[in-house]
Amino acid sequence: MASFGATILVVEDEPELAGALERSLVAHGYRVLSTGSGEEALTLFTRVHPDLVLLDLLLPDISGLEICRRIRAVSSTPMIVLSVKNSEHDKVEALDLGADDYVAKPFGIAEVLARIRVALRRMERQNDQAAEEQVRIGPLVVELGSHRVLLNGRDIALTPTEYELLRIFVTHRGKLLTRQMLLQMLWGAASHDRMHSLHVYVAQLRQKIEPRPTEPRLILTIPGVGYRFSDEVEAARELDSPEP
Amino acid sequence: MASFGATILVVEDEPELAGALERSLVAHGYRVLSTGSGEEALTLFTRVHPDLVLLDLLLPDISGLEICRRIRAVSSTPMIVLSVKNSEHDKVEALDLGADDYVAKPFGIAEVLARIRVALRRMERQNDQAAEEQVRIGPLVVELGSHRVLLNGRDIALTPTEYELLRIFVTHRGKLLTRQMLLQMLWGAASHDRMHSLHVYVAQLRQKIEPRPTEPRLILTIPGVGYRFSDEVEAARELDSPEP
DNA sequence: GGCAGGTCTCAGGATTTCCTCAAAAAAGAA
DNA sequence: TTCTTTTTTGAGGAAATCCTGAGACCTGCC
Repeated sequence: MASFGATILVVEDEPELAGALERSLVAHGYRVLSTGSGEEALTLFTRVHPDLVLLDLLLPDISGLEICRRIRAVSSTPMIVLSVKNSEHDKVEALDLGADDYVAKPFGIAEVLARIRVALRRMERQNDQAAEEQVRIGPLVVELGSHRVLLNGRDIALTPTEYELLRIFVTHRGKLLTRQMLLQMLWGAASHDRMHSLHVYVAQLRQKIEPRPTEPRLILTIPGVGYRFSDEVEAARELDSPEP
Repeated sequence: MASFGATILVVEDEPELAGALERSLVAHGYRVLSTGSGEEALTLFTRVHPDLVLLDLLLPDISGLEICRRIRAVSSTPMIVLSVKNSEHDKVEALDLGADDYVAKPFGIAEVLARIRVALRRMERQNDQAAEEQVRIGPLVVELGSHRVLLNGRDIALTPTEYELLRIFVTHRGKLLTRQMLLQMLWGAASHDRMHSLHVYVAQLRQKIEPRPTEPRLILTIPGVGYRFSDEVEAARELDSPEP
């Protein structure tokens, strides 16, 4: 999360430019993921949660604007658009769709780096308020950085999707998460087909982290709407004594 | 704080440009403070705490960069720099000093407006996180964000329709709601068939949130018309003592 | 009082939603 | 490839919710 060592997703189909960007970014201490495909960009985004996205508007498959919208629908990750489309209309459209910045090609790499610093600096300031590398809910500890989950000090093995679901829950604890939102955050598209999968994952997660899975204290069902992860330690207290 | 009606401080010494900016901003619903002097800009800033600053770098007295630094030292208010100095070095310098954006002159006013929207949108989102939506009527608390309803601190379990009905009531508390309106809001079409259902839901809600359901204090029947949800704390006071 | 219109209570069956268990399909690892 | 892990799908059942009916009640009017 820190500005230094931040992960940046580069979405650029021009190999030469992509390579140049990648080299500069790496040289400045960032970790870089790069792709020229819009579909892959969305997949990568939901998988790795980069700290910032550099986005070309002209891609072979999906429009960059569409990517913009899809990402902004589920996340507030900063996005900087790079484009040869330099009409004012294009800029306004991208910015209104959720882009944080718009840099016209050709650009100087130093300027792009500076704008990246601005975006990350702002993020960092914002995160300082709610910075959490580790979340505790009663005897349950989720270490966001290392992908580890502890229950009563013991490691809990979770599959990638289970972990991702738990991460979403604990980072939004106390708030209502509709099934639609969860589908969107887990798989990008809110396809109704996966609704059942979601139910199964919730059940599996309950099996692993709830003391009495049939009587959930942490992942609460809100009938007809979705789920809410309890944010009250009180509700989790009884986790210590599994069975009366 | 709201995006609409936000206060913007314009620091620009070229009278013609300043005037044009001011007119556009006012036309788009912003409140505008304008000055061509750096010193006055700082004074105005500390006095009125604008929501955003538009800043020219070339001013007669202080350098715009100096203003940037001085403002950033005490505040995280978004700043957008406008400048004819378009070398990459100038941009990087201003951005690293705390500016949120850098627009080269000459610029299109639509682009500047879009970038203002981006900055204000971001601010607003940040503020949203802090402000939890929550309605209190005496001992009854409805947390819109988490879909929770508390009575005297205890959770009340409501079915989806009951909750939706309560939500409608509390967001229109004090106002008369005709049965037609309620039918419309609950089920879209104001079909008369469901009138009885509505009555039943009102009754169920009373059972759950009224201390003496037969003597309603919160959901008041307006005979022949509909219902009104009390907005007087007084009316809800007695909730503390369920039975005399 | 008796009646009419509207409102309220209670309860049960129909329906929808959600959960469980388990197996098939897909994706990764060796 | 083969084996293992993970994901997705399926069927059945449990639970919660929704809706409706029958009648009580209440209020104002004749």
